[in-house]
Amino acid sequence: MTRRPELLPGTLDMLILKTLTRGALHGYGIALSIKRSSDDVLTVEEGSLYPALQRLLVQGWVMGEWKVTETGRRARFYTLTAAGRKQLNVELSQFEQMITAIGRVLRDPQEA
Amino acid sequence: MTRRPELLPGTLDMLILKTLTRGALHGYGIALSIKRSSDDVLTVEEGSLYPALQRLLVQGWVMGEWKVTETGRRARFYTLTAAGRKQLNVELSQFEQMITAIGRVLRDPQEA
DNA sequence: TTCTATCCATAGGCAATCTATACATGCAGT
DNA sequence: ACTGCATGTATAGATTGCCTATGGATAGAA
Repeated sequence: MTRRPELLPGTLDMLILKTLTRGALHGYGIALSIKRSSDDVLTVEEGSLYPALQRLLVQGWVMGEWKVTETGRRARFYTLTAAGRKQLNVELSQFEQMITAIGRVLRDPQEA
Repeated sequence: MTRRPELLPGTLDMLILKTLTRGALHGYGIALSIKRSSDDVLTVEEGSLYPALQRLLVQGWVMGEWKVTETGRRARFYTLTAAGRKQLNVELSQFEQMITAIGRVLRDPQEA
């Protein structure tokens, strides 16, 4: 464990989908949003973000369309689809269940 | 994401170290303990567990010695070392921080 | 005009986990 | 005696998922 992951493995898709529930965003905006709302704890590297967005597009969980930002630059804006919203709920409940289970292990006092 | 991981990636070492704070255990016992104390939510596969134990041995976070179980079988018993205890604390606090950060992202209402 | 922030994207690598398999023994039931 | 199950260790190979390192392009500020 020499490595220092910037986020918990397996949570990236969930974080992206959740971020998009607040409206369409381009990739860079998604990264900024996650960074800010986590108080700079979670950093999504570009080399993680764009491949993830490709996966989400292929799976039909997000839609993408080229537009122009407020600052006049071309950017691809991603929108959550209905399927994406469903998927988010699935991932949220699985995550919740995992965290609860881990919490039990970490706090479990007895045994033998 | 067709796959169904049995645990949250990146948390296995922490779970093993934590389990060993309650005393020495052999591999199979560790797996059972985690499964039970998580109410069967977390399952540690053998192909994940033994490589993980090897890592922990190499890093000096656990010690291993061959003994005989109560049922008369040979088994390798693992014990937490002082360094392992320290490492556990590091991982616990990092995990806590991650979870807190993710929680903020998942609950964050505002933005633009 | 040079720098910084904004924006997209891919290649290559690596760590961690899973699947599948192999082997061995104690004990209970038939 | 045989079968099956729980107990117990271990490795090979594949896959997933994220990171590092790049590369390129433009708007706006200094």
